[in-house]
Amino acid sequence: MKNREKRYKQIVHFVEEKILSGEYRVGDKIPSVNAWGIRFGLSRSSIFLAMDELKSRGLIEAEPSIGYYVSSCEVKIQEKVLLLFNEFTAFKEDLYNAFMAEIGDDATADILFHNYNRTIFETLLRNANGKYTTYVVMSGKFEGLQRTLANLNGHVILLDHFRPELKALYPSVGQDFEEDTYQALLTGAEQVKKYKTITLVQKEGFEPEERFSGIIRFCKEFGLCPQLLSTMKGHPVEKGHLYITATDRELVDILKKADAQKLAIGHDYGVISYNETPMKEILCGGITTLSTDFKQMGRTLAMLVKNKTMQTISNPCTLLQRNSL
Amino acid sequence: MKNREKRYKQIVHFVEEKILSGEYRVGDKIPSVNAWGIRFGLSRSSIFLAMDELKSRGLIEAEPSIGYYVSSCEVKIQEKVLLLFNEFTAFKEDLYNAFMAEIGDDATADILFHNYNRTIFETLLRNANGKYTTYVVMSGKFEGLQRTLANLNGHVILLDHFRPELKALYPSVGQDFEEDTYQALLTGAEQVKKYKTITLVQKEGFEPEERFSGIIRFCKEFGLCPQLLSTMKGHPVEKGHLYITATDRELVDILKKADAQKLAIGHDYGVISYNETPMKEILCGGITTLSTDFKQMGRTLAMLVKNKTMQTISNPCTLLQRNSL
DNA sequence: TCTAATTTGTGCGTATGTATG
DNA sequence: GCATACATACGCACAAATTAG
Repeated sequence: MKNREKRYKQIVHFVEEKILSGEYRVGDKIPSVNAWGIRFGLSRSSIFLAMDELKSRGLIEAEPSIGYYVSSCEVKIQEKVLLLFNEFTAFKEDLYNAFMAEIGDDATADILFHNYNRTIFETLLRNANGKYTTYVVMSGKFEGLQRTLANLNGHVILLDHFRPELKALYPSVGQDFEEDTYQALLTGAEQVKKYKTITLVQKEGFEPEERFSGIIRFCKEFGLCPQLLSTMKGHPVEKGHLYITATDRELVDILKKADAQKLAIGHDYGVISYNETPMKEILCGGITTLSTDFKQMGRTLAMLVKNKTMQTISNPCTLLQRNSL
Repeated sequence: MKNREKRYKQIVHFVEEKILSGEYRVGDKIPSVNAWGIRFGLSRSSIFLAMDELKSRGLIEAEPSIGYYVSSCEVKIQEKVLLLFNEFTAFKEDLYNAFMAEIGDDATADILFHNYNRTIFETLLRNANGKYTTYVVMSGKFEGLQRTLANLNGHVILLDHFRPELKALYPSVGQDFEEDTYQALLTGAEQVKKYKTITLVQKEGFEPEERFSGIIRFCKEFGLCPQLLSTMKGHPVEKGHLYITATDRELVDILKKADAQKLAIGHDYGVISYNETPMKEILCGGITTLSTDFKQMGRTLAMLVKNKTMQTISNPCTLLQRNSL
């Protein structure tokens, strides 16, 4: 009883066999839920379990009021993964490539982007629901996220979760914003000590506050002064400040202001920017960046998808020291 | 097979269109239920769903045993627009905001991104089909695009179409790549004449070849030499060349190489970069950029959605002259 | 003029997958 | 695991009006 196969699995295998043998071909209609029920002596909901599994693996598609159709012959596909990311950057591509290389050939993955727009986020998940076995969600700080995720029919894995209350509910791999920021400052401590104040510039409610905790921790140890700004608008660049910026827009704002004020980067003021991009390598002789290792994140993610273990994993982060520090 | 518009809704929209276009006028008899059934290949009862909806909206009246008559022209269609863009950039946001401001209460709009991935493009359109009245598609150079677009159930408008064969089929607003490039060079001719060769760096098949035609035209008039490179990989930066780059990656590559070769930007070599971003304002003392006016594009697009006229509109383009030219 | 077949809209029953509890 | 409501789609029987012969 315990270890016996679930009864609905019979139907899954039955359909798999029919597809493999060529009896069911792409476009064919398969028996209706009621028909299966009579044939196998199972309740409607049990049949739905089987249909849902076949659907999520992409083998069949449902047409309401009509029936189910065979949509693929790829019986070997056991995992269909949806990657729902916030935005596309060169380094997200690294994550994607590392993930695909690691995940193996009995799995496929699609990737979509919500660009921090809640409506898009909801729309994409609603349309995708039921079509994948696993949903990997990089969400940002959306309110009431828990409800949306609970509606998903399949495994859910979080990337860069910002909400501690979700940690216990889903496996995840992400940045430990406090620890990463603290460790980065420690790595560059020799240079960081040149400055009197560390100013974090990031929009309230959009970026993780934990970063500031890391800065406070470092400042206490090294006798510096921590400061939090939601924007540089209306603020001049201060001599002796080390600015840590979350967005490229604020970074550019600082650099322009400093130039106008004739302040020398790396001496009069310093800059650390989150997230590496090619341009930062040469901007102002090099901007020091603080980035998580997206390739590693991709590999870890693939592991989580395959193992389905309930883990919260922190991704490693590195400081690229350049002229601006 | 899946995700097409609900079948009876097709008939509702069909009748709406006929009334709007003036083909059906008040008092006219419309085709019978049987006639619709034959035409659209669905059952009589499904047609009644459509007729019931039209009746409840007061557009038609039934006369038993006789038929249906048009009873009103007050068609109130709530426009729902899907914007399917290639990628999210700060300047696409300008387009979106300008569009939303101009379209006002006449429509609601969703925005999605395919990031130049054909599979994502197809998936998103397939899922969205039937849910919108208008589809605005910024596609890039996808092969066989015509087939995909033909499947869409609703109005289609193209943004930045690269395929001349589609011009006649759909209204569009986009860049005239040849003319824009030529005019930009003309605007900066005083500076451009400093160089002997104009080198366009852009990936074959991904970016519009028309840009090179514009460069050739300019070079002929001013006695310069045009050159086309698909990448800077393996090529040093040449003295006396003006480089025009499509992607920021190539731009960074040029700047790094030139720095290593100790060439002075704006003197030994020049750079014009497509698409303005905040960072280019300060990179190397300012990179000259060539950008289309995305806000204007948004306004024009809103006009096209409202008017549904069959037009091909060229969007204005401007050259921002900076240190790199 | 009559009759029977056809066409019309109407109404009800059934089947489908979906969603929610 | 079960129950229920829902939207969509198909089929059949019916009465009234029209049409063919």
